[in-house]
Amino acid sequence: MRETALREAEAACQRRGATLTPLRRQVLGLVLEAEAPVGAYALLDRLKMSRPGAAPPTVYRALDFLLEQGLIHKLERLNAYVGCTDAGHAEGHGHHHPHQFLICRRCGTTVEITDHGVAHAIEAAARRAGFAVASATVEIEGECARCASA
Amino acid sequence: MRETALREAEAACQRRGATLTPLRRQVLGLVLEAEAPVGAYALLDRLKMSRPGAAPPTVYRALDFLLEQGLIHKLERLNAYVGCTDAGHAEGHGHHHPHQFLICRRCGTTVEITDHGVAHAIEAAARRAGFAVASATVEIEGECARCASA
DNA sequence: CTGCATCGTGAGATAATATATCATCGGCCG
DNA sequence: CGGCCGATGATATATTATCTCACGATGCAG
Ligand SMILES: [Zn+2]
Ligand SMILES: [Zn+2]
Ligand SMILES: [Zn+2]
Ligand SMILES: [Zn+2]
Repeated sequence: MRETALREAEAACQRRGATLTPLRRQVLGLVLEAEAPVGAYALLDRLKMSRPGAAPPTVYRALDFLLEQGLIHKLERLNAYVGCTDAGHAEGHGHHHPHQFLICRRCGTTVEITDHGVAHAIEAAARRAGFAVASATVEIEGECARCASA
Repeated sequence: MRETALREAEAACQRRGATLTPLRRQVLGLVLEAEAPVGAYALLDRLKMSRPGAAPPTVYRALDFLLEQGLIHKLERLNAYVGCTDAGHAEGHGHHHPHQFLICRRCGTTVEITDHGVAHAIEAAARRAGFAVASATVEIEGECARCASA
């Protein structure tokens, strides 16, 4: 339920000393109710319905906050944002859980997964290069099960 | 050597029935001679020095071609382009070799690696979700060896 | 030769995404 | 009160990318 997710997000922010203001909460709600990754300007358009004065910085500031809190993720290949499937995992500050995206070429469906095999392989590869991983963007493009069987 | 790389690129294109025209070759040269990932408009500025009429589509069309040919890659997090470290790998198959990027937060250095452990882990994770991988974007952000020891 | 398709490019406009800057407001604390 | 700080409002601008129409060259078919 979206309401539940919003309440959990609020609680998580409080635990970290951050504030999920009404504006931020509304933007998070808009991201969550979209059934696909959603662009900043699409969010802005919807936001304007209830906040006529909203401008790009309005939505980008909210998105920045939500990203920092690990409540949403950005899909770099799409320049779009999605709600984190398990925001509960992202407890600490700067402690974003490892995640990967599966993006279907045909239907556009985007799924977040948390595969530790991938995370470990990345960690190992980086270590071999003397590189300390802070975060990793993994966006896998291909064909989803439904589209493949069609 | 850059000249060598350009000649190899030309040969590779010919083998695939593609044409590395003077314009495309020049853009590839500009990407290769940059010591860091370079944005499309930075390329455009340099291109204008020898081609005053160059416009955004000029450079984007060249970049699209070079991406298709696997001669360059795009860094999605930076909206920037780099020459492929081993364009030779993309030879026989007509598809792009798996690759990952290590991006240092401190100094901005970007290194392309080809780690099969990561590629296999991604393949396995996708398979578990019934997803057929076509390509994967992997951009790892953190601290490089030099910066860590400083 | 002529017509026609294809490819690469030129040129101008526009779209889509993101940031910079300054002002304002309200809570909080000393 | 008076100063600080986080959040928002408001305007302008920067950055990245695509659309559209046109033109010349090339190769091939009729
Ligand atoms: Zn997540
Ligand atoms: Zn699909
Ligand atoms: Zn490469
Ligand atoms: Zn570094």
